[in-house]
Amino acid sequence: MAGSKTYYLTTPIYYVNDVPHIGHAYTTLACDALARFMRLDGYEVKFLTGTDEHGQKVEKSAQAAGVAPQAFTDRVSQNFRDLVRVMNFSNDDFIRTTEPRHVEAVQALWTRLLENGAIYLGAYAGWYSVRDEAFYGEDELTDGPDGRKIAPTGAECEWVEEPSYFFRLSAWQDRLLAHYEAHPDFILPPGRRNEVISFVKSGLKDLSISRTAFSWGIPVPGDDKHIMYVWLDALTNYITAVGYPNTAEGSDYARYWPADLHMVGKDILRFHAVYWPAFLMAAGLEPPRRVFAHGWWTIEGQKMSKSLGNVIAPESLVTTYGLDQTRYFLLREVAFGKDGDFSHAAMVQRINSELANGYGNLVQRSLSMIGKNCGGAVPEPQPFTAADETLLAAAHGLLGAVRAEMREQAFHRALDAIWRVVDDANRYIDEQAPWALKKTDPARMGTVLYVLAETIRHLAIMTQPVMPESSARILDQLGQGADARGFDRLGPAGALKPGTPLPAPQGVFPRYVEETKS
RNA sequence: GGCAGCGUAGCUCAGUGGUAGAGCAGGGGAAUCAUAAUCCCUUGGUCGGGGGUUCAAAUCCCUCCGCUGCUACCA
Repeated sequence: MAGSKTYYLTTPIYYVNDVPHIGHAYTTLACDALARFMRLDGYEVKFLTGTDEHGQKVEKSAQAAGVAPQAFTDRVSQNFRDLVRVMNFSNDDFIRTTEPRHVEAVQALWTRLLENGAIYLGAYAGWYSVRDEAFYGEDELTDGPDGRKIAPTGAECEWVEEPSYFFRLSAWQDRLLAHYEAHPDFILPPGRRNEVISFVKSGLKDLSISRTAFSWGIPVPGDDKHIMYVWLDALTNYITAVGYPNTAEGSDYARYWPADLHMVGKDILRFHAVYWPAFLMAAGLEPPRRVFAHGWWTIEGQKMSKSLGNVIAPESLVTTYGLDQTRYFLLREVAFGKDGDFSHAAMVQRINSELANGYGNLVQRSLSMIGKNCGGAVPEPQPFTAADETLLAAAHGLLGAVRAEMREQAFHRALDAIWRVVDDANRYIDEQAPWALKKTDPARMGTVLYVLAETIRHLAIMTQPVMPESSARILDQLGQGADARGFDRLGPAGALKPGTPLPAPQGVFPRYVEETKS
């Protein structure tokens, strides 16, 4: 409904020269889980991802491939659109920086910055590495053979001097610090916030925001020898997607901006937490509400790298372990924000212990008893006992607990809270022993099974953001249609109706069994 | 080098002044509805070393050792 509460969140736009790997999948997955959560919680959500397609590296790669840059990016950006399907992401838009709407937005922003006196023409000179797309300071370089300068990354550098437009970043130091001070949750986690603050306090230099050495980019309005520096181009995507420069009342911009969350990897935090808010403020626009920098994955204890050959493609995880299993593991295994390690053993542990034995088996043992002993329909409960009320209260309390964790992007703690109720329910079954009640007190058995079904209903509704498909299958088995799965159905008001026929239960989370060598 | 942070049970970590905790792993037992899943009990740490403040320190201060992050334009 119009005028309802909105939530706008974004992933970085991914550089098309990269092949999608677990890191990309992770960033977007975190946003996806949050987007799904907010939708279920009644928000009008806009969830944006996309690809960053300009820059010298892309231009060179296209040349090497013997195709025009646009044709090249059309091809490689498809890898990231495919990732959306592989991981079951629910983004509402997929932006590409080569789209006309983006060119228009970036040029409009540039013009606005120029009008506001935030941009001036100067000259940039320094040692430049084409491979790294970066300038290096004299002190960072080492001498290579035949007197060439070598960057710390091992790339060769050349001396480049070119006219360049500059953004007056130096003018924004105090206002940025004031903004961090006034909005303690603008940068998360707190450790990263401190790093950004100390960086800004150490002094800001003006930023070179145009290039003349290559042409694959968005032309500077009125001076098309220049193209815009990749970060000004890339960051602007976040307002392109809400229709900038149309900021009129009733526009998407008016509805969704400022963004509630920019999710980023820790390596690009500075661009989002320093440059981007400065660009926006200089243009008279509001900065985003939050930038969250998450950590990196190592693989079996080792840094992920092409040379080690241990880069993990999301498809291979999904094929090996299952889609929802992969989604669950990535969000459960590490404290969101910290670095984590991906290992086969840890993955199997989580799948078997928490999904198959904990959650899946709870559902299976409960529903199969209902199937066999209650005529395949939701049983009629008698008045609840204290034990029943305790378990139901835990289930009813989940939304509040999980919502608090999701607000801080603490996905691991949100899942932990849900699993405490899974464990409560497994304890409850053993204590109530409905298989014994079957002979002594069938009516009481029905009540116990009703309480279990109702608890499972809450669990399945709550696990939808992280495991959409599996949760849907559980809700199917509880006879809960698509209109009965929002958070507004949690609590007694949405409780299962006795007599509702239920389909025969089927296992949702199979155990992971190692293939034995033959 | 500078600034910041971390070092707690075999593993991953929570705990920031008042009798050392969780999950997993290990050991013992119960149950048999269920994906041989579940439940109960339990072994295990001089909280990196040393010094100090305090009636009391994993928790505050100093110092040493080890590790990590940031220090300008790479998810």
